[in-house]
Amino acid sequence: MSQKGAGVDLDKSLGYLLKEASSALRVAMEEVLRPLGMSVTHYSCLELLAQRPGLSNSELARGAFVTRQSMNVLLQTLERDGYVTRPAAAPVGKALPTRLTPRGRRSLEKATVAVRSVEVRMLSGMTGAEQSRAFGILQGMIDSLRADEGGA
Amino acid sequence: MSQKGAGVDLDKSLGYLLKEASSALRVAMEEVLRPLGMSVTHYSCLELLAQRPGLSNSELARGAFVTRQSMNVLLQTLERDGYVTRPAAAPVGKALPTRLTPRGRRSLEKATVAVRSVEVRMLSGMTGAEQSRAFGILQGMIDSLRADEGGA
DNA sequence: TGACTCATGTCAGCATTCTGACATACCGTG
DNA sequence: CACGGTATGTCAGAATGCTGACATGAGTCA
Repeated sequence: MSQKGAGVDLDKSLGYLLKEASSALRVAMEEVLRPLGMSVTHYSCLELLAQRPGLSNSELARGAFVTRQSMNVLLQTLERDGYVTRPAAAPVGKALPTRLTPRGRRSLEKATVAVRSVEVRMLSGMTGAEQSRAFGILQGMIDSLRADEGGA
Repeated sequence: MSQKGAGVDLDKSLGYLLKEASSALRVAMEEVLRPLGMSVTHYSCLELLAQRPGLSNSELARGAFVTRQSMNVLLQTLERDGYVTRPAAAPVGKALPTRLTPRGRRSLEKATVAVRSVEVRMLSGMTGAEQSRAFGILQGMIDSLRADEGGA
């Protein structure tokens, strides 16, 4: 148990372990994205747009787990730098469907390779069956946490 | 991105799911800590000190997954408000061992109850065996992610 | 002993994200 | 049609965390 020099002998709870795993993933992603001049949220936004073109600012925010205000700031930068485009006026309602530009797509391609290598490293040493179990376990945690949260 | 899942509607990668789970946990914790006027980092710091009294600022920072600069700001606030104490001079080296005050301990007790309820909710629906598997899986991910990161 | 390396605490500046607030646009019900 | 409820985009201010930098103390090694 007590291996880390800095550390904590405390018997870790699953909550702490989840936070630690997420932190390790974030650090690893930042490390490979930094040379590309891209942050994790930056990459998440582009990846979401590649998979589901036309997402609105609010939808992107929910997908990247930030507020729509934060995503709006990011989108303004991405639009200014030519990675995404948004129509000047909303075709319906107030939502502005966002799309990747060719430049955004090219930028994303490099980032995807880098991020995929991190995920491969994270899953190294796990069998396919373990990955499936991990999927089910994490999804179950999410569902339980959000169970009475919205309705409370 | 779709991989060989066990039949799940897997548009999500395990990395994304990990981020989603961590986000859900953070949101749930913030929700129950807000009435106590406490942030997640705030609580983490107190909890670490309860389990390992005398941790230094840098050690607390690593345990809470923030920089030592950020933890320093928090510690100054906690010290000013009487939740923790630090000696004016370092007994050895530069590290200042931090300890909870009785007030800090009382504040932590309420928070611990609240946070534990969140963790219980997160683990509801999981068997003991599944929790053990989750523990092993998350620890494995952390180890793999940090494998060549620190050494490279 | 002196030089080097490493860890720590701390200050300053910057970046990112959040909370609060407002106006607008759709949709349901009456 | 009018009304409330919900969702969206956006602006402004504040909180939080991070990077860069510096000085100090301890350990290592020649």
